[in-house]
Amino acid sequence: MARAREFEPEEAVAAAMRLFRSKGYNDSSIRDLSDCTGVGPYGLYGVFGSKHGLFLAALDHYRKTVTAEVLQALEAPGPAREVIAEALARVLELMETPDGRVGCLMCNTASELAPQDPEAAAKVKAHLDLLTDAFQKLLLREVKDAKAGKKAARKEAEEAAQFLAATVYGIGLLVRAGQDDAQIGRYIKTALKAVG
Amino acid sequence: MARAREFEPEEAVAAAMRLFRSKGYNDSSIRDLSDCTGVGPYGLYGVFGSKHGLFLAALDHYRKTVTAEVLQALEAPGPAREVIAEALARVLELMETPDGRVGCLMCNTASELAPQDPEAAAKVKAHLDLLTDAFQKLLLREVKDAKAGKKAARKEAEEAAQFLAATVYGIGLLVRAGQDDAQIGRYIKTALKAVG
DNA sequence: TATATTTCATATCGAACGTTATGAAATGGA
DNA sequence: TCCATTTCATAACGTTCGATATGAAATATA
Repeated sequence: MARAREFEPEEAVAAAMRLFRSKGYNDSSIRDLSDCTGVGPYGLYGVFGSKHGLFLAALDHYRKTVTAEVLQALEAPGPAREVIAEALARVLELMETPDGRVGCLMCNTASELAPQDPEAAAKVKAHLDLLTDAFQKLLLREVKDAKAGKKAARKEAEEAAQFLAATVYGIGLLVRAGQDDAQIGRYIKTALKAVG
Repeated sequence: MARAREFEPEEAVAAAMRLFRSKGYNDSSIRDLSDCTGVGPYGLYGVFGSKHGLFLAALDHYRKTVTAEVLQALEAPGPAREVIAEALARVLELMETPDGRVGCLMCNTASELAPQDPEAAAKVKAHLDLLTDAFQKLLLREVKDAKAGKKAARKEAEEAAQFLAATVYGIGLLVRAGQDDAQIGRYIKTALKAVG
């Protein structure tokens, strides 16, 4: 019927995500985004509606790629504490790649936009819950068959899970602040002591 | 000799700090800053040179006011763990004020500007070191007279101090992400377990 | 092959940006 | 009481912003 689109929306989102992750929302202009995606304004606005729409899509893409790797690590078999330690190590590993050195997009977004952008804040909250649930599910594997004190154990697992999810954001923040990997490694080591 | 200045630079910085803390650097315009300080562009540029200069002054002001309160709490007498617990509670308390609900300016700055603004990054780093040193000094009070294993204890105190400084930033991030105080309180409680 | 429709690259829009210029108001020394 | 000087409120500067309009290029159908 008519001319076909010459770009893949998924690829454009991936490129936009890299820019947003590096420079944040406010400092990434449509022209920058157009350059880094190779897609003109017409294409971006046609598919995503607005700069904000593209940003929300980038948040989703982050969850579906970067975060997915962490969630996968949290589903590994073995003792919960070991799995957690390896998952946090994986988080740091992901931050050691060239793309990762700019920190965590969700953490950055929480800081830059959460108070003023309800949609972005909701996605950050959902992301944090996703991490928390994964940690909690893992921790509960080891108290599942306990009869007595089950309720207390569940509550303790929930608290630990929330702490660990926050720790993931903490890693992102330290990376963005430019702390060296060895120091962040010690941060992780110390944080792990809190969950026994 | 000539007309006198009609505003107090310190007060202007304080007002600017509140705006930067709430909206970040990029989203705070000179006109916004002019409005909230009550000082026209001429006054702001005359004293601070640029928007960036005003921002750096705001970072200093944050350290001299908000952070100073935390550092003071860390100099209280008593068992290190108790002093730390009270200091972190003080951090949360500071975040429960109307001005505080927008998080920690240093944490926000680390996230928004650190990778692209060396001067801001340096101030964030110095601030983090300030917190770390205060925690470490406090922890070392209790190993000062130990002869054997002193070196190991010192290293452990350093690691714990770095973790605790990062925890302060973590609190700021959670506040900005809109987590409720009870949950942040549990985060602090769990973090404290890591330092024994 | 011709046409209707959609995408493309790019020009353009009004608004807001950081910064500077301008003329009136104010003030200490002659 | 002038005058030189500095600050004031505000207008204006050039640039860039997010978003839209425009005409040429491309393609499925007729």
